[in-house]
Amino acid sequence: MPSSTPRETTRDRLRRVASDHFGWPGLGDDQLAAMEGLLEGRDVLAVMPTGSGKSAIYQLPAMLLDGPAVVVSPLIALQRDQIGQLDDADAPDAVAVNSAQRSGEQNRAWQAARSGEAEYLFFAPEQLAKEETLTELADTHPALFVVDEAHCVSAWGHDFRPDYLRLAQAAERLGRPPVLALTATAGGPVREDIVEHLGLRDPVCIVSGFDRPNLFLAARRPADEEDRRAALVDWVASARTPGIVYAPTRKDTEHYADDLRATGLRVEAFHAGLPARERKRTQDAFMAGETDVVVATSAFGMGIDKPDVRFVVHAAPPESLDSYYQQIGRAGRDGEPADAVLFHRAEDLSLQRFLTARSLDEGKVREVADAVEEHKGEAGAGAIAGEVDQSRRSALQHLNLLEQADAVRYERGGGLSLVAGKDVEQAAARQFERQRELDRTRIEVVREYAETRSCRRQFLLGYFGEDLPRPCGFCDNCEAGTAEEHAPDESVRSEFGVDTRVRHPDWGPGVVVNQEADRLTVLFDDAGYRTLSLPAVREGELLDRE
DNA sequence: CGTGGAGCAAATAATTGCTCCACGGTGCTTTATT
Repeated sequence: MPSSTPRETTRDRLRRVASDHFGWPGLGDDQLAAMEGLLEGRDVLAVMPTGSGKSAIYQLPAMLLDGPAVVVSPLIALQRDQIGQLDDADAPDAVAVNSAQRSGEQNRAWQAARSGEAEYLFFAPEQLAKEETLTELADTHPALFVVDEAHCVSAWGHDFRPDYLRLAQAAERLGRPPVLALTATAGGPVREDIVEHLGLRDPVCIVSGFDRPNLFLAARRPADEEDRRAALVDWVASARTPGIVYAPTRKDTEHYADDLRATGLRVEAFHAGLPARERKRTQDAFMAGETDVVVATSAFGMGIDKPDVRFVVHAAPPESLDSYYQQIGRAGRDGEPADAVLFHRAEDLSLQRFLTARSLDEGKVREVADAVEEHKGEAGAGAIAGEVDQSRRSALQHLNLLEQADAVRYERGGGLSLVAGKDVEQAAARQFERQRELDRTRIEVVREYAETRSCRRQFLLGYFGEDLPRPCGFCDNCEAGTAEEHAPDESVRSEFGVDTRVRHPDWGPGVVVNQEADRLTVLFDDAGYRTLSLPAVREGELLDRE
């Protein structure tokens, strides 16, 4: 070893800062690789499990670089948590700017940002849609642009929180520092969404393994609603706690909470319709071990990093395996065995179909396109949204759609303009249809997972592009012996293994995400997820390997 | 698309059964009133 090297290497320096300022004994290779990428000015996409030190990836480089890190975080509560952690360390100051603050507090935050005293600046994406915020922020010359929980770009950007699709433009306005995207869960299309919509340029991609071998995966199919209620309550009543039950609707959370309370457990319901104070109390009590079971809608979970959660039970499936994996990932973080049980009935999927079935109003698309045209590259998204006779959300959705369809372009100067010679309604409709197809087929994959008789872990990991060569031995199907029976034989594995690129005559190019003895599931670039019968594929020579 | 809760009728006092229809998830921000 050249111990006489006069200069400290980048890795040494990062390790020293980690230990001196944060008290971390060491850094993992994934963390170091990501940090080095940023320090070299590269964009980075890091998909790593919660608890593996994702935040460190920006916290350390921000100290070494000249200028603050702008951190985009989806929830104000999450921003508070992060700032609290930084306050506890011997790290530079962290501040947030959001609507929950009094004006005095907000002024102080800006003051700290301007003076360079604060090194970490937290914002929700909606804040970064405001012209004043961007102008002010640009003056601080940010050294990093960080998007935490970056799967939100894909999960929420297309409809619920359209500002998530406009972050690339915000980064441009801030001088386009290196962009870091962080998430624990991102399958193929989610990763593509992140790269595309954050405008990542040839990013360093760090994807650590998805497998959580201590989670026992299982599914149950009750005969009817009554049976479901009884079976779920029985299951939870005899399980080790603490645990989380996910229910599809707010009302369901209250019902299950009542039923479970009757068994003597300490149970709370949680959903977005409850007063903020009550939600906070429920969450704090769960974290403190004073509550055995939280019955919640999908509102519960982000920022819940409790090591000893012993089960996550779904009363009904969510809309995608992405969400499912995200939610069950909250169990067993201490590495001890934990259960992930999915109760499902065929009827459940209609609710998810309803919730994802949006329709496109071409008149509104036209209106947004006209507004863009009228300003000839002078107006930004905010101005356009303020001008049309639509809600802000609706206007941004249509604008995003037009941009994705290459019918509207963002100019360097900050304005939007129409691309000549495009049929805007048609372009938007095509883009919209493609997204809806993906949503629809995603739901079908949830059904496949629920109903599969092969190894659930192979199914789940394949969905995220990871090949598990053998049945896992730690799911209900492996225990029942059906996984072995349904496992694909060696010839299928070698011909159409997980992650193999293929082409279908109707659906075009795609990639294999699951294989069983008699069927394949393929994610097609344009047609979403499709399951094909293997004999049919063989007979009709339907798939060509690419 | 499916479910559950409301509303009502029938049967007869406190329930049961039927039809109908509303409802169904996720958060930020901003602004006008208490």
